[in-house]
Amino acid sequence: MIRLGLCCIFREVPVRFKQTTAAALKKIGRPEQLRKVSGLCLSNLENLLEALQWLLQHEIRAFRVLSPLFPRYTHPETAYSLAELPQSDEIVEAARRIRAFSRENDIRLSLHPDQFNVLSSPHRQVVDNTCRELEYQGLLADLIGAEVINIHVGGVYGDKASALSRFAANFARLSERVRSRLTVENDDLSYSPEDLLLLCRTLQIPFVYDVHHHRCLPDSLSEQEATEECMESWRCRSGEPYFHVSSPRNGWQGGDPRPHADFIDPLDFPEIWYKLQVTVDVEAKAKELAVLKLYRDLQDMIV
DNA sequence: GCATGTCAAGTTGTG
DNA sequence: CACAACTTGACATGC
Repeated sequence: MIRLGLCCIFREVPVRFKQTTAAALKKIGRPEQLRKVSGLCLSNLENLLEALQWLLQHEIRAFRVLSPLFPRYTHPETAYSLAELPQSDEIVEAARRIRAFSRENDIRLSLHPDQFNVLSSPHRQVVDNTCRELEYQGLLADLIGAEVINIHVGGVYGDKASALSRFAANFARLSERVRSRLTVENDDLSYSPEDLLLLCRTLQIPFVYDVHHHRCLPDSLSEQEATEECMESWRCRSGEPYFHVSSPRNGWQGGDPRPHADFIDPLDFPEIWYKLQVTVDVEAKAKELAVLKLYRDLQDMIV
């Protein structure tokens, strides 16, 4: 049966993740900085466990963890290591509980680093920052037991083939714990599914198929073909394939289709996915309400 | 309290 | 040239 996934946050369930800014941290001394982020890290992990408990009760078995779970971890002026934090033991223990809980209850965890992670960039500084951020995500993935770190290829810079070559070359710089989790997703502006197939085969990494992006940026592949390519690409990993779905905020005739709607129109959910054993992340503004509604809307079709 | 401006970071396309 | 879009509001400040 289809496994639907929630992305990052809740709309109504009172689980909240906390943040801070580099500007705020720089105003206080180092010991106070470390105390502050320590508390935020621990609070975020405790909230993550509560999130997973709520998901289990509602039979939602996939969750995308938001990137800044450890706030400002890789900022050049505020960076820290877990060992420096006053509550590092409790933090590691809280992460262990999350890892155990998600494994025992078969809840898949994934990470989706932000848009400024660009392995295809011709700018050395951008790639360096990307590697640094991805290594942080690898550490986080190890700690909480996340299977997947999913990113986009990034920019084209006027020459897609060269950009893809740079992506592949920079991929080799990453640690095993990042490479073994990395996946690439088609985007809505530059890289369609067919642009990614050779890259995925060469690097032996899975393709995450976002059908909404494919509808915004179509190519020669049908949705059926892109679905099959996604399924095939995941054979190099043990986990089930990942798909993304969303609906356009203003409809398909209402101008720019890219902004996401509060809920998923069930007609936007591909029929060909109904009987697949895969994970579909629900990218919708109404968050858990949208996942629950989509399950209800599809229940007669996906059993 | 509550309103509002700001928050590290990349790339692309639109108005 | 400013801004929105992209997985996303939440924090920090000033009244």
